[in-house]
Amino acid sequence: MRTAEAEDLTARARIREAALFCFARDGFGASLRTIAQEAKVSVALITHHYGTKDNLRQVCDDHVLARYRDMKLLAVAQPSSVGDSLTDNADSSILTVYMLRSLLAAGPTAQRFFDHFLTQIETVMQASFAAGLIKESAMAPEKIRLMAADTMGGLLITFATNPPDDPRDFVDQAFTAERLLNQLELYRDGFFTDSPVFDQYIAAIKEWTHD
Amino acid sequence: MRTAEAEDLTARARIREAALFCFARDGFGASLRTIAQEAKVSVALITHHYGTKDNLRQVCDDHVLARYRDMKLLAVAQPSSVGDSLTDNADSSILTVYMLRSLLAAGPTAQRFFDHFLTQIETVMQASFAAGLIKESAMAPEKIRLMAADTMGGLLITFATNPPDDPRDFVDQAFTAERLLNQLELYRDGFFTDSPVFDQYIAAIKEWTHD
DNA sequence: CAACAGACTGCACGCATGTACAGCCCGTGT
DNA sequence: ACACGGGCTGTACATGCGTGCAGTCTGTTG
Repeated sequence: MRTAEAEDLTARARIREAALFCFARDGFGASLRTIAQEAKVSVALITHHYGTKDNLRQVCDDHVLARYRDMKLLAVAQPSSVGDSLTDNADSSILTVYMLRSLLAAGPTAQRFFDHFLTQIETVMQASFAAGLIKESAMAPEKIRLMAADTMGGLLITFATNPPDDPRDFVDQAFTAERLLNQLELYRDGFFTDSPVFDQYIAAIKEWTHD
Repeated sequence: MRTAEAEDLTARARIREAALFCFARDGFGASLRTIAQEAKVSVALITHHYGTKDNLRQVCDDHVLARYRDMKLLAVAQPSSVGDSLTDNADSSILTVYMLRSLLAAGPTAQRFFDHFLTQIETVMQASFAAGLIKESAMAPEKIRLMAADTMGGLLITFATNPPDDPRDFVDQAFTAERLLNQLELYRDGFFTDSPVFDQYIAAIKEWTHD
């Protein structure tokens, strides 16, 4: 077993890695034949190891989720390491793109990935709130959920609008300093004034509720 | 020609409407056979009228974009009509879901739809800024783009995370008053404080740029 | 009345896909 | 020495897809 692959990974892991890559690059419509070619194995070996394609995808899902647990997305607690955690290697880019692909697939799996991201965000925000970074008014559960959806969704739009040819390039292209700064400023300052027109607007919505 | 369909639309329009519905419900993987069944015509008639499936989709794209031009998404100028413009009929729900599906498809078409949405948002924000609703610091082009991506993306996440069985139900389920209020409050107040830790965070990002 | 145009259909072809199956190769244990 | 089990492959099959084609029906035109 260990003599066969002098170079790198076992074929089983190589298939998983190839599937991860192809799913991230082409979406989950990627064919088993494409994956097999990427992993340099036959199609039959994939089914031999993983049975069905759905099962292979689920294995990839679990693998990505497990890797995500170790990777810290936002290093709010240690500001100086923010750059490292985002662009350290191409692997994290594939993980991110795979997650975005899962959201684009739009189903129960999308919900699963978003819930995972949400709980991750929640703990980060708890820590940030304790550090005095977050306003108390923003800590309501619905607000946190909304803000997480907006942030993740903004990233999703960025991806869907301009998907990279190679999923390993995405984070370098998406997480520019300019983008981060604008995002932070926007979320610190807000963009609505508290003019009477705004209050009128809110009143109209509340009135609309009572119909 | 006009005697044949006593009931409703011409078959050509019925096909387009069925395609719109099926694409919105099932995504663009929806088969011509499904669309044909929905329109109560044969598959061959679809190709007879529209040639290829890609062409049918492009016709649907153009149709949706044209209808969007007439529909006002956000009635900031007239606060009292906000409820009407969002939930008036099931048609607008299909249009919205179709647009979200186009974004989920992740390609040039996604870019096209988002650009359309962006220009629409821009004019609304110009008007809102003139009315004193928007802070000047938020009117920078990159900020507007970012805010549009976040808002649209939040909606996209809401859809992808919990897609409705019938696309006509989406706006009723997604645009609740509670959600709108939270969104507005979040965008008015922001959620980051301006503590020194925050400034330190921003400084770290700027430093990261100069590597 | 005849001819024509166009809406409309049934059928079949080629293609790509996921999956099942029979069998090969080879390191390992008895 | 020999059987065995698992990694690994080639082939074949059923299915669903988009598309092309021959042909029918019907209202309109000369």
